[in-house]
Amino acid sequence: MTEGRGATGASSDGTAAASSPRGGAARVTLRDVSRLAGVSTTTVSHVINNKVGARIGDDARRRVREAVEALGYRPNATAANLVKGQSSFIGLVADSIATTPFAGQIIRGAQDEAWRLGYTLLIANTEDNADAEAEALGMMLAHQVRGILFSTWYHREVTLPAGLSEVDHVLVNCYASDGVRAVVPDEVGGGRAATELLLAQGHRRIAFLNTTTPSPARRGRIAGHREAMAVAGIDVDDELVIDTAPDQEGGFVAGQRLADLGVTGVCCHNDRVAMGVYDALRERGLAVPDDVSVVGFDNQEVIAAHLRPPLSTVALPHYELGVQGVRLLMGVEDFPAVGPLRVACPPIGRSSVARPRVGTA
Amino acid sequence: MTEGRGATGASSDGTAAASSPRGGAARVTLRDVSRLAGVSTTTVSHVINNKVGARIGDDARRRVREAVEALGYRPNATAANLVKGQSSFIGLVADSIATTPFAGQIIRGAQDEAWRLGYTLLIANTEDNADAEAEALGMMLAHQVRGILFSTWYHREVTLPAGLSEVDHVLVNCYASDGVRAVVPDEVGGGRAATELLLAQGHRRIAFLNTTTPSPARRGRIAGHREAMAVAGIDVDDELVIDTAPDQEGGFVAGQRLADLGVTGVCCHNDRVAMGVYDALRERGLAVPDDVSVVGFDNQEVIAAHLRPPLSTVALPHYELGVQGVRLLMGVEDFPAVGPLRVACPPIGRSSVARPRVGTA
DNA sequence: GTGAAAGCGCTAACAC
DNA sequence: GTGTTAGCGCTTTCAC
Repeated sequence: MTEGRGATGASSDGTAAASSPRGGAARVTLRDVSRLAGVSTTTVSHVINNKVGARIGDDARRRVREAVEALGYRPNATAANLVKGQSSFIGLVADSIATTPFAGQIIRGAQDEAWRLGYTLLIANTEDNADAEAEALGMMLAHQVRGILFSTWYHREVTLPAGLSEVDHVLVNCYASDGVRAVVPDEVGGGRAATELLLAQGHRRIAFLNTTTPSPARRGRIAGHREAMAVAGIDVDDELVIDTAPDQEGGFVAGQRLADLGVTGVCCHNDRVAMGVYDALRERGLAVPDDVSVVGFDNQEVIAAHLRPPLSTVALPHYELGVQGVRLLMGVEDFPAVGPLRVACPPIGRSSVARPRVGTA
Repeated sequence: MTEGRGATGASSDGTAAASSPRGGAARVTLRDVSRLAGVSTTTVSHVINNKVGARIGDDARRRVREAVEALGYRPNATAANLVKGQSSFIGLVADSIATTPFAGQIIRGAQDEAWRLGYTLLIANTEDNADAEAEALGMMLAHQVRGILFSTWYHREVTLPAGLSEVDHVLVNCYASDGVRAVVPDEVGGGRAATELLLAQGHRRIAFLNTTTPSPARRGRIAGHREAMAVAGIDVDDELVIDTAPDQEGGFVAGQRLADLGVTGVCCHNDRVAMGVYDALRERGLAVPDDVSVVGFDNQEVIAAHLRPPLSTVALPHYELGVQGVRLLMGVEDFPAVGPLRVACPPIGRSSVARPRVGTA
């Protein structure tokens, strides 16, 4: 304890800051500050952390502040976390972060809210690979995260990686069979909203282009559609519920059949499908929205806002999902008694819906 | 040092794991492992970290492994980092993470490479707000990051936040006036590549739709265009270099003028402009690529790959930018003697370029 | 080959 | 109001 301080101890002569051109942060410690300020480390710790209930004299407080300034002191979170046995990290493991803007929005929402609550997000991108998941989890656990958000870029069921159970967690945009806490979009409500966009303008003969992929979206949106139609007192003509691939090509193919079906409006599984429908309709000489009104889903900005005409659609609440995820995790928000927390999918009106040419209302 | 261990020492009776239902990771420490294995903490540390040159007996090694397994021990990175004075974090501060897929790709590239090198990315989203930047920096510095990547979602000049200089850093997709290390896309090369896509098919009368926004992209791409034209022995007709807003609307407006200019091909500032050009051309009864060949820029997947016909374009190397950013930061890669590191923008051939109808070559 | 012991920089009792 | 002190869990000389 008396010798062997050569290595690092030597740095405490007051002006070690910025001396190491590359590598870590400043090497000024809280101890250096306490010395300069002529107070104990406890006092410094208290003023730095704005500890409430710590009675510190105005003078001491000022001297500490000045010393911090003079030395360019930066607290070492590592040391603080070690003592507290807890970090201020929240882990977010995502199956994708750039494939679509969706995952990005979840991350952004989670980040903003975490930040607001004083936490930092530790993000890991697994590309849905189990090894990466395990490694990411290990890393997060090693860093003493407060909890973990497990998210997917599209709404689906997942199997949880082992190890997730070692820590508090909530699923975002996905769910697991058993009672694992989760936040997901309200697909049924979304399907209802999409349909209502058309219903409100007086449409009654409405096609519904569903995806061929089994998923909560496939099941939920059509259910919402049927609900809305029922409320409007319209029988759903099953001929108008068409399964098609959830992309432009699928929309194009299904769109070609629309002209012969005598519909005045169509709900598409997503914006890309709507984009294909636009193309198909145009080829048949039909105008949107004058001949056929079109509603998308997802509110994928780059498509929806810039199609000609701009597409009315229903937004997936990714940002909100991220926000709620951390609120739930941190206990700021409460879970419903049963099932996942469902977040509303708000309708976004643009210009692809008009009153039907031949009034049918 | 002989007493006072009551507080926490009590937890080490062997089976403290998983006792705290929520909150941190397991409370099993390396010390618990050493006791179970009947070795010293030093030995445990060595085998856990696969310390090379540490001579550990096969038997001891095995016993440690078993103890780790039995106890479900997880190393505490916080403690390790404290001792080492360095974390295995690399900070990435981005001005956006979800506005476009661009930022996401940078993050993904950086993440993948960091992971490969044994580091974890600490990501902060500042939305270009100075306060958020300062806070993010402080947080990263507090966590003893090894270095910081400062990135922007579009290529531009930035002013560095104070504090960045306290730590090793490199700019990604942006640059600062002085000699700050940076990685950026090679805009000139990209402009050349876009033009060559057309030149290679025999086009000679080529329009260039430039953005109205001053930027490296605006300056670089046209320069590359001129270079390529010069190499092909073609004088650039300045009437064919048109400034227009860098979005669909801008492309639509400029696209309408194209028909009267007698061009057979057009280079667009980006894919959204190309999208607008498609619309304008179609309105004038012109087909892509039969009447006019179109080349975009950005390779914004959701647009480029799904326009009808799919758009030939030039990709912005965001993923690669992220990768190179961490390689440069970590010294795995060397910087050019002068200026930023420029990463190539590769051409992506799809179906919007064909030989001109009236051969002009 | 293995272990003892000294801290990394900080927080939190607790004493004064 | 302020200071002393005992560690947080780990790595790392250095001794044997």
